[in-house]
Amino acid sequence: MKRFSESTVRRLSHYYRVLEEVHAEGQRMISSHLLAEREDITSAQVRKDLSYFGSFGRRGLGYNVEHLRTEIRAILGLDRRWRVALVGAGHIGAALLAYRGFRDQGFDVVAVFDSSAERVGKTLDELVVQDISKLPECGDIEMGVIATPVRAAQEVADMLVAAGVRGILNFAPRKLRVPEGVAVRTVDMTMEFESLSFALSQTRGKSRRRAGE
Amino acid sequence: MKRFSESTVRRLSHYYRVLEEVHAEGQRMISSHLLAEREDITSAQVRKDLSYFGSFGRRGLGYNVEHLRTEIRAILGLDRRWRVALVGAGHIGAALLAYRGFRDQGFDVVAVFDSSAERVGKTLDELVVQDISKLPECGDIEMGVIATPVRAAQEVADMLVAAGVRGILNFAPRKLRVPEGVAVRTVDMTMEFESLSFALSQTRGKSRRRAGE
DNA sequence: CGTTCCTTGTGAAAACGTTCACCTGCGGCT
DNA sequence: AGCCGCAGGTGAACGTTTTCACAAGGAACG
Ligand SMILES: NC(=O)c1ccc[n+]([C@@H]2O[C@H](COP(=O)([O-])OP(=O)(O)OC[C@H]3O[C@@H](n4cnc5c(N)ncnc54)[C@H](O)[C@@H]3O)[C@@H](O)[C@H]2O)c1
Ligand SMILES: NC(=O)c1ccc[n+]([C@@H]2O[C@H](COP(=O)([O-])OP(=O)(O)OC[C@H]3O[C@@H](n4cnc5c(N)ncnc54)[C@H](O)[C@@H]3O)[C@@H](O)[C@H]2O)c1
Repeated sequence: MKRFSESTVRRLSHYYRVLEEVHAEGQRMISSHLLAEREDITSAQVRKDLSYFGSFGRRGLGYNVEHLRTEIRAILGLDRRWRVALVGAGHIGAALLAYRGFRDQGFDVVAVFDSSAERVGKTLDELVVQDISKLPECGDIEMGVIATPVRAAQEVADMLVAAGVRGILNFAPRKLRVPEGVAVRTVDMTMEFESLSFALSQTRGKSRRRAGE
Repeated sequence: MKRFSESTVRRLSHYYRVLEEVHAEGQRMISSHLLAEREDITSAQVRKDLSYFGSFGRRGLGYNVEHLRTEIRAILGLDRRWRVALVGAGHIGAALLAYRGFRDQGFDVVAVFDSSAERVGKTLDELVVQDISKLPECGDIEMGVIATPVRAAQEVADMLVAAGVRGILNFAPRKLRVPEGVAVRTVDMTMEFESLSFALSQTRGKSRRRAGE
């Protein structure tokens, strides 16, 4: 089966977001140029990305907003709902639970687990926090979110995999070892800070260029 | 001035983290192979990455852990402290404030801003939440974190830039327009979910090679 | 001192991703 | 209808990143 680059998939998400906006504004058609403009992408890149998956546009006209939106939904797997388990009901976990954006895109957090006696049993955003030992029994879950301290992350990942999860969103700053067929995306905020720190260190002392937009 | 790829910088962060671990374990030397092993990188990649910045190893021996650690600290700009302003004292903002990891790496959140009357004046993690209108007056800040709703993100970015910030960590799912010389890193969790959703949709049924990243 | 076993640093090659350039198809206009 | 301008699709060119392969440096040891 063909593989698609991670960057292409990321950009599909961008396009999808732009399409949602444009759709809300009532636009019927959109050109690759306009689709590119809102984010920082060239029109050729847009066309190339979309061409990997099919021919969705019409020459001379551009893309039908509603149609392309539907197509990208299907490509990204957003034409269904996903059952997500959250492990670690701490600061990050609570913030994620409170966020409505995930549900809006089809990601339903249906179970929350923690190991701390203080948290287990409490209700958080309409979900009762369960003990982590109950994870294996929690039915049909497709994705897991790891929001535990780094030392527990690998163990939790193993449990999630054992429970049948094939996609993990990991907030612990650590590479997780998972079997083939399980996808992991790690969000590492410290690394983002370090990347900024590097960028700022590099430009230090450089002549201040005018703010050319 | 020479430019370095974003991926190289990311990996430097990885190496740095491994070095911290290995240092704590008391190891004196480490080979590129061992340095690579803990994350999912080849030893050639490690050597290539490091070679962009200098010759830090010794043939036949590997790298001195303490020395390489110091060098990478300097390269990433972690041999100093950074003053960070946080804008948006909501769910994500509160979670970030509570996190000690940033301070440990030299990132000090020294001011918190919000626009809501409910939040302004409250104390959060030893910092008094200030009204956003006070942002321009808040001394010497190098980085900003945007944890506001998406509709406020661009405006806040403009204010941060006006206040002299040259690095922005953005949690709002939106591309920010900033002048040249200002670095932005956007953490978009919905996009990560969508990336997982895509990966799972692709591998549906058939088991294929796609281990964790 | 020579041999052996490591491991780095780095050109060169390969793989990968992005941009270019152009052909084709479509609607509108005269 | 015929022409024009617009815009998608796509092979080829280009640039960047990763991998390969190996020469050279270094330590240990008899
Ligand atoms: N809070 C942040 O802003 C932030 C920033 C960057 C990275 N992170 C990372 O995110 C993760 C979570 O951070 P946080 O601030 O929410 O931490 P936290 O301490 O607030 O929450 C962690 C939760 O995980 C629970 N837990 C511990 N072991 C567990 C186990 N084995 N099974 C189930 N639950 C378990 C704890 O009881 C706690 O409720 C950490 O790995 C941290 O490094 C957090
Ligand atoms: N919470 C999550 O898990 C999560 C996940 C993904 C993305 N995000 C994004 O992160 C951002 C923050 O999310 P949140 O859940 O923390 O939201 P939140 O509503 O809890 O907090 C937002 C805060 O920003 C403040 N604010 C609004 N306008 C402001 C302005 N102009 N200046 C200063 N402060 C202002 C509000 O008063 C509020 O306190 C949003 O853009 C959201 O899309 C959050």
